[in-house]
Amino acid sequence: MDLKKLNQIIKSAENICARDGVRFTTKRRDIFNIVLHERKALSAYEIAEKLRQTSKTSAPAMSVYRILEFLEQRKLVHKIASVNKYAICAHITCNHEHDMPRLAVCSNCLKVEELASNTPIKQELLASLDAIDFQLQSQQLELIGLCSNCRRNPHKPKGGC
Amino acid sequence: MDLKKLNQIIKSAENICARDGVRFTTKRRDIFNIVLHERKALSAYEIAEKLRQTSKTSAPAMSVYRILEFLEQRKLVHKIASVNKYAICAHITCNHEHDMPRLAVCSNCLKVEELASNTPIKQELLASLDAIDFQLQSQQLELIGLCSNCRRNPHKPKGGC
DNA sequence: TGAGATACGATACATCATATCTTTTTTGTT
DNA sequence: AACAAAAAAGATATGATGTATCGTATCTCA
Repeated sequence: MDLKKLNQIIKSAENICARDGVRFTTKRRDIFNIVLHERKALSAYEIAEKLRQTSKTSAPAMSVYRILEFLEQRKLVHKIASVNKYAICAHITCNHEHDMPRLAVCSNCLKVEELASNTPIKQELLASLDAIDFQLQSQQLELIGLCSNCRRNPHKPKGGC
Repeated sequence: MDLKKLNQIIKSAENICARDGVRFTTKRRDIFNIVLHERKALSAYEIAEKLRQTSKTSAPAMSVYRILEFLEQRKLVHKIASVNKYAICAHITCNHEHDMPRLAVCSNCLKVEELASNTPIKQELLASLDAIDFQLQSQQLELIGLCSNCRRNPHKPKGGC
């Protein structure tokens, strides 16, 4: 990703926090940056480890979880519940409305790709859910599978792409 | 669920195992029955506990996980990855083909309802995934939210419905 | 400037999952 | 029936993930 785009994203994150009247602290920014620069999903503990390695500060698991929850609430990162890991939201700088994001997650290398497809699946699901009086909380569809890379080189270790 | 239906399900499970040339052992049957009679999703450890309580036999966590994996491979139970729990598959006795099952999972009481809706979401998702050369493994959509009961009585403890 | 709110740290513990090796049970063959 | 191979289950240990609780630091704003 080019630098201009990255700066836009950071700026958007700042604006979103300002809008909500919450602080985009150094630690939150550090963790946001770690997730932003990874193409694959990271666990909270992996993020804690990266933080220690890359920023001379550190944070206990508890804090990392708190900060990830903070970022998730503002839709700055996705929590990918199926694999208990976190990835950047690809649409931070978008202004238009989205249907449910669809996250294709490679079960081998954990690379996350957010599908562009935007046909209104949500409408149809909500109709079915209404019929049983169920209130949807999850805001995304998680699609687990194998990316093209891992399919061709099936013996690479986990997290390897 | 009426007794006749339950017997049909057990019979189907037996047939599926026979078809695959694998054994539907007592322990597998016991665990299958536990999942079958629960309306909510159970963790492996909860299943181990129920087994000890209800059947005078018992199984260590390792065995429970193995058996759940066995049942999942034959689509007798769903593994609900988002919450690390297991629930019965509502379509064991069906003969017709299904699109991707949609599981509405209550984040409060963990009740699982499998939506009847069968419009071909899968086709559309597969098309998008093909475009990025991604091979889907997950065979279900997990929809997390609040069931009608928990929405009306929001203070019930977890697992309470 | 100092009280309340927000953010973060420390500790302990609960929960979820698997690696590895051993023992038991079943199955098929002689 | 006896036995070897395969399948299933047990035992033990440990790793990975997630949260409860309480204490401390930092920011904000009247």
